[in-house]
Amino acid sequence: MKDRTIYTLHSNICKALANPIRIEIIDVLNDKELTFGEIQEITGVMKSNLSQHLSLMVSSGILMQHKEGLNVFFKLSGPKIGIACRLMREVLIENMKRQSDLINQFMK
Amino acid sequence: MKDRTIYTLHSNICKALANPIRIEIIDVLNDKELTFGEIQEITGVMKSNLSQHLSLMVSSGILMQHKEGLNVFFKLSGPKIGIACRLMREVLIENMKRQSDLINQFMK
DNA sequence: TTAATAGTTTATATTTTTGTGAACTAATAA
DNA sequence: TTATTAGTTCACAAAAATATAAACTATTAA
Repeated sequence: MKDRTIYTLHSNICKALANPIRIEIIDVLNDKELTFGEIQEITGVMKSNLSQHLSLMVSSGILMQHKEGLNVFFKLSGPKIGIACRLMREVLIENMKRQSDLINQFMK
Repeated sequence: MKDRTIYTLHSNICKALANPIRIEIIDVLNDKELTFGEIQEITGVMKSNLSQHLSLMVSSGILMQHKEGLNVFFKLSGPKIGIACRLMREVLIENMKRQSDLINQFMK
């Protein structure tokens, strides 16, 4: 029987991106490290909820965190996440373009 | 107020990858077009369930489909999905490596 | 026209994800 | 030592995702 463990592990990485708040977090952490409080201010998400999202992202390995005094800093664990994320955004843009082309066909 | 529509749309693309069966589908469609029946045989997923997964992937724009006689063919709607997907896999491998390095530290 | 094949749709049950508020913990400051 | 700040954890409700089975549709073949 075929082992599909890799697909589950792989999909767990994808799940870590599969939420609007988490996409925004990836976006804002793209080029810089930010504290919990800064991320909260930018996203406007309630702290308990934000903490859950961040902890999911850390445990799935796409973010790293470290504490300095009272502040917890978060950053992307590597550059590939940002790149993959930007590719997905391009896929989205391509899809929207296809859609609009299709609509224009009908309107013509 | 900030418009976060793009994050929702972007996360919808990511959601289309956020499932082990769908990752396997992306994987097998990487370099070729396949019929529903072929995908079913490879994945071993029940037809009604497979149809739901494929239809989600088509409506999110990551797959395209066309019918020929009794068969429905599926393919990736572009190369970027495959590339993004491979990047995610690399992220996974990096994460696993980090984990194992950490464990080795403790064992030493 | 009837049957067979290939796939879709629908209803439903189960599981997973998400958001909220309250209680909690850790580090610093008074 | 007590209060404050910064964040986490927990319990729970609501929403979304998933799997299954049965009924359905479309195309081709007999």
